[in-house]
Amino acid sequence: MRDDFLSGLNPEQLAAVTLPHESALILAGAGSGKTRVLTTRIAWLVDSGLASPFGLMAVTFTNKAAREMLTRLTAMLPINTRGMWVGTFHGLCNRLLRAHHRECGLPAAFQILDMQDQLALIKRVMRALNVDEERTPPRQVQQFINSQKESGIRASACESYDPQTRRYIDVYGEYEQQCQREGVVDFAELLLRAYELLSRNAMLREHYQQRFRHILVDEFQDTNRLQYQWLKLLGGPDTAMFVVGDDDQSIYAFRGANVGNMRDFEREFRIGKVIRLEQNYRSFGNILDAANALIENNEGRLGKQLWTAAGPGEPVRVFEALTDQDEAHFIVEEVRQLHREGTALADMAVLYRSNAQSRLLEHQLFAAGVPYRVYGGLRFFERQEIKHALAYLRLTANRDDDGAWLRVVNFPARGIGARTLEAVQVAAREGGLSLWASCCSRPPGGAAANKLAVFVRLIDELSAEIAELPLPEKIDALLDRSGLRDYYRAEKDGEERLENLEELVNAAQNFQYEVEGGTVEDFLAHASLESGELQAEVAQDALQLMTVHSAKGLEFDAVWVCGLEEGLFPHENSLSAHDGIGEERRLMYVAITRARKRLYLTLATQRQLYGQTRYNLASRFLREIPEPLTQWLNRRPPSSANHGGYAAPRVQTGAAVYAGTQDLQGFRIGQSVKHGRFGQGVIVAAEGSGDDARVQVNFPEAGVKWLLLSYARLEAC
DNA sequence: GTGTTGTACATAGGC
DNA sequence: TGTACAACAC
Repeated sequence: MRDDFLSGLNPEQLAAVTLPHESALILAGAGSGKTRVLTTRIAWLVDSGLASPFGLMAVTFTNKAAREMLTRLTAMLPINTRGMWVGTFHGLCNRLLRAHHRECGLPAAFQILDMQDQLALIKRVMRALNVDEERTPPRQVQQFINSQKESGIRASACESYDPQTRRYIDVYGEYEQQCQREGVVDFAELLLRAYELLSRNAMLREHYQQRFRHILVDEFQDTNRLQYQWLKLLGGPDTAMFVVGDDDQSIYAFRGANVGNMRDFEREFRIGKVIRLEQNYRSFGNILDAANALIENNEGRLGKQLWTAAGPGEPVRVFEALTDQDEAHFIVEEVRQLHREGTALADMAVLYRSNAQSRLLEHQLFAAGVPYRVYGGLRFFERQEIKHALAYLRLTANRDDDGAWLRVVNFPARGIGARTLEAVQVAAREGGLSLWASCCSRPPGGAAANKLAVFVRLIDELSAEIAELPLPEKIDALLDRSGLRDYYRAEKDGEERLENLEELVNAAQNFQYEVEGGTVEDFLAHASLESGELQAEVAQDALQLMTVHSAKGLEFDAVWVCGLEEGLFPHENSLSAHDGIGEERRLMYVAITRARKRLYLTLATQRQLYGQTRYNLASRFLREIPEPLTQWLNRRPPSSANHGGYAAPRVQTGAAVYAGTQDLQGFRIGQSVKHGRFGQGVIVAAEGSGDDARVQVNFPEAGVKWLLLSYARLEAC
């Protein structure tokens, strides 16, 4: 039995899986069988009686990873994995808070705000405080609040040395109180509350410390400070921490991830020997060598070198296109060719740094009739119709949820306008009440009072009617009673939304199958935490389009990494960030290591971005890949004139310069020129053609000037 | 209350 | 260039 799942492991994997009861750090490279090691470790612990299924906890970052772990465990062990503490940080904290809601001062039916909900609440608070949204953008306040919480700092403990920070803190404080009044928590709050609960309650802490003799953590490089502190609280003197991560794949510093946690862990848990999983089972040698060479350029790595028993395979193909159009065209043609040769579309992926790049690709794929699927974008539970339906459900569970109240009080329209809402909000603020409580105890006068009363009655009756129904029927009834179904039925483009609402009933049905005794609160928490792709995988074979970020953890036979230009990848915004280039390089490392057999790197020297043409230099990352590993498909950009009637490019001042090939009477962008009066300068932009051709020149002494080529006598120099 | 126009904005995105 | 959201008129 045991040999079953231990066979086939390499020596390092085997050593990791069968480690004795002690804390360990596993440095697991891309494609090194990390998930397998993690799940096999759990199976081995349980199978050999070293741990009970309920005496261990496993933490992942995504629900998908948690699900996969549970699925594999179910296949390996003859046990019911239900009830095991396997999940995401947020999911497990939610579980902890539900179980001890009284100890941490939350109502039993507390609701979870997603990012949208949180932003909406922040805006409401800011309006109540009369904070100017121009000078203090709500998004920045949101970031401020979340990063404070991730550092474990409450509003009362914040320090400010300037008026702007003072304003942030004021909003933070009021926001905290408002959340408390409404009985809602945001994502960061789930973690912070769980942390505070354990740090303040010694009995509870010791209970869990004794219970979890093994804690296993996946993707440790992505943990933030608070998550690491929380793990340390849960781990008692007898807990073995089994931590798996890859510092080279840390790509979420921008949202608080702290790679430093790996080094801290190594030190604080006195890890004697780090186990390195360096054998790669995914890619051919050239691809791995390219990745290794690239990442060598980063500083402060823990150090690791991927290798494979497979041969070198094909060279890394590099294609330099003239324009982004040509780049997309090239990719589409190569995809079709590979497809003809027998590679399934689903085994190919085009990766890009930013979402804006997908549009052009989609356009050309559509024109060529190649099926494709774009990842990212609106998730199921983030759709407005779903949010509306869930808001009704939230109100039946918790009347004080102002966000839900505001969302549906006048949707579908009930003649309750902005004036009335303003009055209710003012009254609620004065009385320190929720909107619901306020309009029940001190309703505004006038005709609106009636309409509000109708809404109150609707929610009360709805709650009573569905109280005894099973969850899916609750939602089904609510869709009718609220008028949502009728509304979208009448709407001319409402069909898809109507289908989504039916899908919500299905989702509730499935939820009931999966979670025995799942309550409305459980389902709502599930909806907040699992905003993900709920729709069944589309059966059609389709090319995969996604950002490099969302490709993490995936693999494909053939991968195109496109837009390899300075400013785009590495992204210009990363230049100013601390270790920004380092993180971009890790991102590139992740991109490269997605490919099994064939890797393409493409770039365009001229690209439309936000309606303007930009001229970019080739990405530095291309230079960091050794020549012998690559094959340049077109060393020189094609000088062909097959762009008949092209629009003359317009360039923004300050855009990266590139020697374009367009006819400017012998001049080109980026060229140094001399002018009779203005002296020496550099051409930074061009416009028009023929006699109307103008160039923009940056003269260090005279500034930036537009000059008509036919008049200004420019000299090349 | 709904449809229309106008303006600001545009890295990455898990829970 | 395209979208999202707010302010505006009907």
